[in-house]
Amino acid sequence: MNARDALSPDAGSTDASPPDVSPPALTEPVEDYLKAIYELESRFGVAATSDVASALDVAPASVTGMVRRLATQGYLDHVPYRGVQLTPRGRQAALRTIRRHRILESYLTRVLGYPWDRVHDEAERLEHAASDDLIERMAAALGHPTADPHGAPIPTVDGIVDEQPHRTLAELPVGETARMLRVSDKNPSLLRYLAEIALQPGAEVTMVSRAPFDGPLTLRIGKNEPVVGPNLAAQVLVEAMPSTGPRPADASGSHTAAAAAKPKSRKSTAR
Amino acid sequence: MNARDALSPDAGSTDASPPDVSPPALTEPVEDYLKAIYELESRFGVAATSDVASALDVAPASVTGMVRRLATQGYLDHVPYRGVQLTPRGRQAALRTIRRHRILESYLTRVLGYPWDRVHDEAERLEHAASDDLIERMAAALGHPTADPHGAPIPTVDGIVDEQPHRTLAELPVGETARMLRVSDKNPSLLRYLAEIALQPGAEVTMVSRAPFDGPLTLRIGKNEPVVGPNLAAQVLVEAMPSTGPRPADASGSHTAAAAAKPKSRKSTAR
DNA sequence: TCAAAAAGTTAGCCGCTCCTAAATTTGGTG
DNA sequence: CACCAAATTTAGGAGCGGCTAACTTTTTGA
Repeated sequence: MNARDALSPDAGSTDASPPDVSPPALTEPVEDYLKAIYELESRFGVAATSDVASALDVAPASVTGMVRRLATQGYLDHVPYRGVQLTPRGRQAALRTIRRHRILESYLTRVLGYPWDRVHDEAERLEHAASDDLIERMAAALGHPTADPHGAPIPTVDGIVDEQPHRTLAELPVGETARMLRVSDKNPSLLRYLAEIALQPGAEVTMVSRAPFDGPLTLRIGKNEPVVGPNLAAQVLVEAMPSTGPRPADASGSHTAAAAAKPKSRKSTAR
Repeated sequence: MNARDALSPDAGSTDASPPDVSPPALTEPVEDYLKAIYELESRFGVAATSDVASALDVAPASVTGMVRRLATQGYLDHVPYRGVQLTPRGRQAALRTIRRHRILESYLTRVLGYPWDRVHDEAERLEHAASDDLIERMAAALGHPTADPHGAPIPTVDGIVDEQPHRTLAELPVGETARMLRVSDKNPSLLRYLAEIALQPGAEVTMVSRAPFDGPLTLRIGKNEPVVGPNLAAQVLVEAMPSTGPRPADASGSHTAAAAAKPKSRKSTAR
C-alpha cells in the first residue's frame, strides 16, 4: 500500500530549510497532537481523525479543529476526509518531543528507580516542561542511551531515529529463539506482567509450542515456560537470533539510533 | 502597620485541616498565583493586586479576575481594593508548590550539576508537571534536604515550613562576622556574582568597613575582600555568629531588634 | 482640605482547546 | 446503483486566562 504518498503530490520533497534555531514554543496540546500523529503516521501511513481522537482521548471534532490550525501553521498537510501527514517541520517537532519522552523514561528508570510500567505517565507530563538543557544533562548522565527502557529508539537531537520494522513474538516459529527488543510503554498492566515473566528488552525467548487456531503460546525464558495469549505476543517485538547454530548474518541490526552517517538528506523521517 | 489582620477576623488561625488526600488538581496558572500570593503575603501581610500582577507579569485586571475565581473556590479571601490573603486551603496548596520547587532546585543543583543561577526557571516549569512520587523520590535521593541551594527552607509534605525572619547582610555591624543563610533564587546575575565572591549559604562573611551615606560595604569572605553595594547586601540574609575573637558578648540586643519572640510561623521581612 | 495620582475593578473582547449536535462525505453492499 | 453506516467536518458554544479601556476607590501631597 502506498498510503504514504496519499496526501501530497510532492510527498518526497526535502526541506532545505536553514537551521531553525528557535522553534516557536509549542503548547502542550500541540506537542501531544504532533506526537500522536507521528506515531499513527509511522504505523499506517496517514493519521485518521478518529485515531488521533482516541489516542488523545478527545472528540473527533476537536481533532478537526486542531488539525486545521496546525495545517495553516505548516506542521502538517490535511486533506479533508482523507487524513493528515506531518510536514518535515511537524515531524521535527514530533521527534523532539519523542526524544524528550524517551530520555525521561530512561532517566526515571535508571536513576530514580521507577518501575518500567510507571514511567510513561510521568514522562508524558515532564516532556512538555523540561528544557533542552535538562534533557541533555539527563542523557549525558546516562551515557547517551540509544533506547528507552521499553526498547524504543531515542531520536537524536537532529531528529534522526532508526525505527525499523520488527517481527512480533507472535510470528516466531516454533523451536526458534529470538531476542526481545521492544514493547509499547502505554500499557502498565501488560508491562507488569512482562516483568514478571522476565520478558524484557535483551531477554532471550524461545517459542516452545503453539496451540492451534490462534491458541496460547508456550515460551521459554530462562528456566521458565510461561504460556501467553497470541494477543500479548503480538505486542512484543523481537529480533531473530542465530538460533542455536546457523544464521550468523545480521548482527548489526540493533535497535540503537544510527549515527549521522548520511552527508546529505538529514531528513528526520522514521520510515 | 498590622496588615496581617487587615482582611479576615481570624487571620492568625493555624490550619488544623484533616488530611486532604486528593487536592483537586490545580492548573498551572492557579498554582502560580497561589505561590506568588503566598510569598507576597509572608512579606507584606497581604498581597496587593499590582504586586501579584508584576510578580506574575500579567495585567492587574487579570489578577482581579483570577482572584475572584480563587476566592469563590475557597483558596483565598479578597476584600476589594484592600488585597488578598490565602485561606488555610490556599496556603496548603501554595506550600505544596513551594516544596516541589525547592526540592527540584536542590536536585538539579546537586545531582545534575546545574549552576545555582539557572535552577529557578527550570524548577518553575517542572514544579507543575512532576508527580508527588517523583518529588519524593528526588527528596529521598538527596537525603531529604531541609533547604534549597539558595538557603530557602523546604516545607514538609504536611506544609510546615520554618520561615524565620533573618537579618540582612546590610545590617551587619562593622567588625562582626555572620554566616550567609539565604538569597532569592530569582536574580541570575546577582547569583552569578555572589558565586564569584563565594558568598553562598554557609559562607562566613565579615563586615570590614562601611562607607558613609549608604555607600559601598567592604566584606571579608575567606581571603578576599569584595566591595559591594548596600543594595546587594540588603538581599543577602545572614545569621549572627558567635563571633570569634573581637566583639564581646553583645549578641542579644545590639541593633534592629528583629522580633524573635513570636511562636508563630511566617512573618514579614522589611522592604 | 481637596484635587490629582495611584491602585483596583468592571466591561468587553480575544485566542486556545475542548464540547455536543447537526450536516456532509466516503465506502461498502444489497 | 442507490442507500446505509461509519467517518469526518461544520456550527455553535463553554471555560480559562489573558488583554485594553474606562470607571471607581484610595492615597497622597500641595
